[in-house]
Amino acid sequence: MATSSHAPLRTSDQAAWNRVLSLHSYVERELALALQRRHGIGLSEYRSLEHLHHSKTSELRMQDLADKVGLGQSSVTRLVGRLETAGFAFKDLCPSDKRGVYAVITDEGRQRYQAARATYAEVLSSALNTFTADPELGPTVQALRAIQV
Amino acid sequence: MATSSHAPLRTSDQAAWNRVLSLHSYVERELALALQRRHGIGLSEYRSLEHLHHSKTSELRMQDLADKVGLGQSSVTRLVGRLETAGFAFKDLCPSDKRGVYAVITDEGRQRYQAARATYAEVLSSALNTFTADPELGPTVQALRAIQV
DNA sequence: AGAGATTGCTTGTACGTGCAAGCAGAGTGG
DNA sequence: CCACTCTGCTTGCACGTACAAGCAATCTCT
Repeated sequence: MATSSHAPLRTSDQAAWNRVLSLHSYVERELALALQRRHGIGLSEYRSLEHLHHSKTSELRMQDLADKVGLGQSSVTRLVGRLETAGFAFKDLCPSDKRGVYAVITDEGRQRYQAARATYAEVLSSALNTFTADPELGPTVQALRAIQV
Repeated sequence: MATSSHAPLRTSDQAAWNRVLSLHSYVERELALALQRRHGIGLSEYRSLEHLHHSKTSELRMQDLADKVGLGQSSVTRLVGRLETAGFAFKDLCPSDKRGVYAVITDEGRQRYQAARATYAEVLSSALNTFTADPELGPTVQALRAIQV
């Protein structure tokens, strides 16, 4: 619950965003905890592996990966470094542009991703279901789920 | 954009959550940047001041504040510490339970909050409007805004 | 062909956060 | 009334991230 007494005078955008924040902090924490405890990887690691796994060529340029996981360049440098020491990915130089670096997923990385995948889906759904009884967040989750693109 | 080629086989919950993640990372970054550059405060500081300002008694227990801003206890200890050195709040012992600590907003804290308030609302709305043309995120923003509680 | 600007990534550094341990005050049962 | 447990907050420590500077490769323009 974010609103207090004293008439906060929020625009509807602020009310909407507060709902997003409440959902986000809870769900992300649940996902991170479950992934770490059941598979030994962090949320960013999981999402990187996901994108790499689904990439046609099993590889992604560092900046592309950064965009996909929503991090900055330097964070991804270190993230892929962690994946590398864990054996889940390695770096490969781009032959046509020697500045460019590809992050490439390994078989071990795929295996770990596939092992974690069910956990992610399951924890996500159950975390979202947590709010179904909430008068404010329940309808929000419902609305998010209903969107078809 | 989170989906790649290769048929990721996502549940609708995952698709919904990916939309939330995209929105969240962009909007929060915009808010944090604007608040820091135009008012010299971080997002957590702003939200703390918001809750303290709207509290009837101008004060909040540490744990209550933690719940409201979505942080852990220790983070709030340090957050209020920062507010204290900035002159925006101070700590006060609870007379009835000497373990308890209140964070109390100062006049200077109120002023800074009120100065930042317009920025927050404005940047939030414009950040959300950024997505109106997006085929996936546009409808999501619309849905979030439409919820009435 | 060469100077200057630009791109793609990495490194130095600082900061905010979480977890777990620590600690004082408050509550509880014999 | 004294141990025991519990509660509320703080401290020690480690980690992930961001920003800015650095650096090498590429591109551009004359």
